Amino acid sequence: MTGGTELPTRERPAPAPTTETTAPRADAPAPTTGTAVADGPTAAPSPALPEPALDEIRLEAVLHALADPVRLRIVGELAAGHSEMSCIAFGLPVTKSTSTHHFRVLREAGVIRQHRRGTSRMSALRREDLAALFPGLLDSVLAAVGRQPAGPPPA
Amino acid sequence: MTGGTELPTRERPAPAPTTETTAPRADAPAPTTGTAVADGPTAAPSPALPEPALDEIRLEAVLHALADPVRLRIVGELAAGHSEMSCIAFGLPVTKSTSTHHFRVLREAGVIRQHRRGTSRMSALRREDLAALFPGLLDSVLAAVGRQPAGPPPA
DNA sequence: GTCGAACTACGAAAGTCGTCGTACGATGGC
DNA sequence: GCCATCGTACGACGACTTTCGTAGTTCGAC
Repeated sequence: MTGGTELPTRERPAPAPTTETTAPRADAPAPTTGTAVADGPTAAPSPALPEPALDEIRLEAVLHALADPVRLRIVGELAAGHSEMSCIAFGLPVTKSTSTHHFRVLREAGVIRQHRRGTSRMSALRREDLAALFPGLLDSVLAAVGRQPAGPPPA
Repeated sequence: MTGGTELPTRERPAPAPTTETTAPRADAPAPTTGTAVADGPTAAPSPALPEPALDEIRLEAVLHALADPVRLRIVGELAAGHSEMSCIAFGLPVTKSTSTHHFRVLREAGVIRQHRRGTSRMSALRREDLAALFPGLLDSVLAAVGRQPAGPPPA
């Protein structure tokens, strides 16, 4: 079963590279240009957190980001009429550390954008961007989330 | 950041339980009823491989199954006008062992169905089932696969 | 009967992922 | 200035995923 064109091997949906305003994690992708960070002439960190540009968003990374119940919940609530929400507003059943991890996965995949507001981090869906890149994908996922029962299938 | 309703924890998109006709893998989910296995009165294994029933297919498992470049390639080729294909026909750039692993992930998530034909394993998309469960999802993914460049984003 | 081919179970190795606790920084209120 | 709150970096842990090689099963051709 060998031959054919090479596929990307093993680099399981690498999150899109983002532009960093702080020291990146060791495993964070290298920063790139074209980020949507809005900066003044000051050197102070921007309130917007680094996010991938439109052409850096990959289907595998988006699907991987959505293939988790916690992240599906976050995306569902962001879609339910809220233009933006702070992390604490979600009432997630995991610790703050884990929540921060999930928000970062969503942001680095290009599913959400975040900016600071005081001590809070406001998150919003990149609805138009995802609709432009993968028409109908987010709507299908949100429709499915709205009616799928929570939790694993019955024993 | 605690509170709110419990989400399924950690059970990372558990593949839907399937009905087995052979000894399951140690980590395979327990067999369930309602499988689409077509059997005669004989005890011989059925040519159809076990697959989850419609109500056992979970969004997270489907998204997880699709969040991999090898499996996206398989699904893309199955969608490209082929009603069914044998495993060897895909020319995947991984070994037979790994290919078998990927086909099993797709089948257990409910994305494809498989049956034996001689020494071959014929695979087909569960197009109507997925359209019924998650309208527009598969079409969006296939449309995106058709135009997304292969491989990781440029350095 | 043997043989070749397709396919898989099993186990191992390496890497990834989700979880958490701890310690810290940034912000706003006082 | 201190304090409370929000959020995060870091590291650790356990489980999961992807990869492959090996040995085996099943099927069809001869």
